[in-house]
Amino acid sequence: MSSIQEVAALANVSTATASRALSRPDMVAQATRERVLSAARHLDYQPNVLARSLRQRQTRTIGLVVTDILNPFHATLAKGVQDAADRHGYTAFLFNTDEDPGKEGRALDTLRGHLPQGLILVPTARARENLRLLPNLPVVELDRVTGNPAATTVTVDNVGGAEAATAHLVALGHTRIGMIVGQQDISTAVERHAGFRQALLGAGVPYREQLVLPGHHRQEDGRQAALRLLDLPADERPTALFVGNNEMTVGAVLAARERGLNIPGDLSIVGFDDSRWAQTMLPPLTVVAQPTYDLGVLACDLLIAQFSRPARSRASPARVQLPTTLIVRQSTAAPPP
Amino acid sequence: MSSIQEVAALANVSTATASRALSRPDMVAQATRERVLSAARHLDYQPNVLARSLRQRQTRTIGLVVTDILNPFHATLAKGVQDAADRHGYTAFLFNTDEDPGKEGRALDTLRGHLPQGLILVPTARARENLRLLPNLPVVELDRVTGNPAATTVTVDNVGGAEAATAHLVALGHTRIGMIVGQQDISTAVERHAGFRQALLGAGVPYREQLVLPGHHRQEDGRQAALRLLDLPADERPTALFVGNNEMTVGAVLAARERGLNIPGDLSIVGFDDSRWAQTMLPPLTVVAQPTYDLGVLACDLLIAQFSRPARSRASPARVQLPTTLIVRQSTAAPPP
DNA sequence: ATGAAAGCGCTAACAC
DNA sequence: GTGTTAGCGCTTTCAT
Repeated sequence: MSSIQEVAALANVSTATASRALSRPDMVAQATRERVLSAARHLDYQPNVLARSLRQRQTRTIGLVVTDILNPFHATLAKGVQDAADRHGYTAFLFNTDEDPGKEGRALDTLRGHLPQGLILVPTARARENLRLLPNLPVVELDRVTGNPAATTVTVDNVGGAEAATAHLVALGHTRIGMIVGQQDISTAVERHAGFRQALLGAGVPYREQLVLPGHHRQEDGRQAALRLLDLPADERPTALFVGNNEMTVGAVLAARERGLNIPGDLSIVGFDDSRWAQTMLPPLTVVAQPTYDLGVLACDLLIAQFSRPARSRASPARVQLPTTLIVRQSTAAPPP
Repeated sequence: MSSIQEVAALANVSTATASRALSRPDMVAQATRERVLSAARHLDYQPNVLARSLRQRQTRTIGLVVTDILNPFHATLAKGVQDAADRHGYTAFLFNTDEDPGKEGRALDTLRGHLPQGLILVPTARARENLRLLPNLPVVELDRVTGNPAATTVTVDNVGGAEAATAHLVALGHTRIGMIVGQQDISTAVERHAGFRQALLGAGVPYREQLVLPGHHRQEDGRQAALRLLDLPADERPTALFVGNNEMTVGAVLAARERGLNIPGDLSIVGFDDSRWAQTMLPPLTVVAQPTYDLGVLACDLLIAQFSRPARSRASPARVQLPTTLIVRQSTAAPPP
């Protein structure tokens, strides 16, 4: 890799002039500029970003930490962030925590040494402690929220989405509705649960504690929880299920199949988050869809906008909430007679 | 962020000694070492990797370029690579090309400035040109291959996998077997096609050109190609389909549903690459499974091993090929009478 | 065992 | 408009 020194030498100018010709073209005479540019092209020059970042004390780099890159929801978030970062001339470093706070801590520590200018984070339950590793780094919390009042957040309307899903089931005539809900130390799970409960109360349908089962967001958790609900005595068993995330919804469908139940004839199912699975499963699933890619883009745009703003306008961090959409497909119908 | 200068000052030593105490503990007296370590802990010191990399002229960083992070196959490869890199104390920079050679070129160019010590690449059709941007950088080609004789490659036995899938269909009694194949400028597609053809010839089943349709690896391509095959006159229409990748297989299943065909009663389908879709679709799909995560891990291990080897043992680059496994589920059966 | 000093490649004052 | 110089934070000779 040729350095700016070689470019300068070939163009017969000082390194300072070469540098200016490349990054501030208007500070240099046209003839000189052309000589430098041609020399650079000739040598296939590419600036060493390490040296540049070290000198400028800014890396044009951001950190991106998600909890499960194998989940298409997170992969889509990541793509949105990376595409947006790219458009702004930034590079995003992607880390994966597998929902493990320990791994999250280590990821943030590694990241720290790379001097990112900001961080986009889908937080684990202990993110707030972990974030103390990076004081006064601009942070955007994505999808979920830690409760830190200083953080910018980009989320969806989980309460509204859950309400819509529940109201849909109620409108179909269901009165024994179960929910499979994520860990209660994660904000999305709490909010979706709240929306569910609220919608039931609002509609005058009893909220039954024993029909709400927790899971850790994985397909197998969804399956286990659904099996427990489906194995209740016939007069207690829910006729409809609202499931708190995409993977657990797949598990719930598999559970229904295992028990030989027809969807939606014997059991209606609504999932949170649309996915290819939801569209291609049989029957196609009714879901609360999220603008996933846009969430990622927005998080990144907001973060980068924050850099360029006068330092002390941090008074009130942005709190963006995007709407969800109920997509009615074929996994929901009236309860069995 | 505190620098090594502050650590040195606090410990009452020179920066040189502080540096040694942190990275070469045995070069320093025990008492000094302890003072430095305690100072570092106190200040929450984290070395600036930019400065270190600049000085040492090695970044402990590798590039990772995949063609579609939204495809779980690629997400799994990426996770394998990142987990392995992490274990070796390396950081992997992930880029996404969307199967677009132009984007690939730009990704490699950006990467170049970050001085990665090596590169793991799922190449696009024009990768060989693009790679000229990075002369004498150790490269591992993953999943697919450019034909560059100097590159290390990590792939699966595509020919064998395709043969096994085809032989399975033949053994069930199919004689009109169609294939939906990827772009012919991508090595995996060529090899899977070759395996298909070879298996037919070996079994004495005629290979019919008109039953082999190309697609660009996306679900919708698979759907379109399948529709064309399924709309052939009844006596020409294939009774079984072998589909060249995971996404196109989903498309083929949807096409069959659209035409009201029963799988496997009216049409058998085998896909290449297992996936959650394949397992949860109805019926569960018979597939050629690949050791995807291991491919990623292996690529990374091989790349990093390459750094540590004496420079001129590059005589013969490694060529690793992992086996595939035919998983027979319920999308394949005897042809209709 | 430790310190002084040079230098990785780049950009930003500060001259002129 | 261009050159000279200093310095980002770190590691590594080379002395002592």
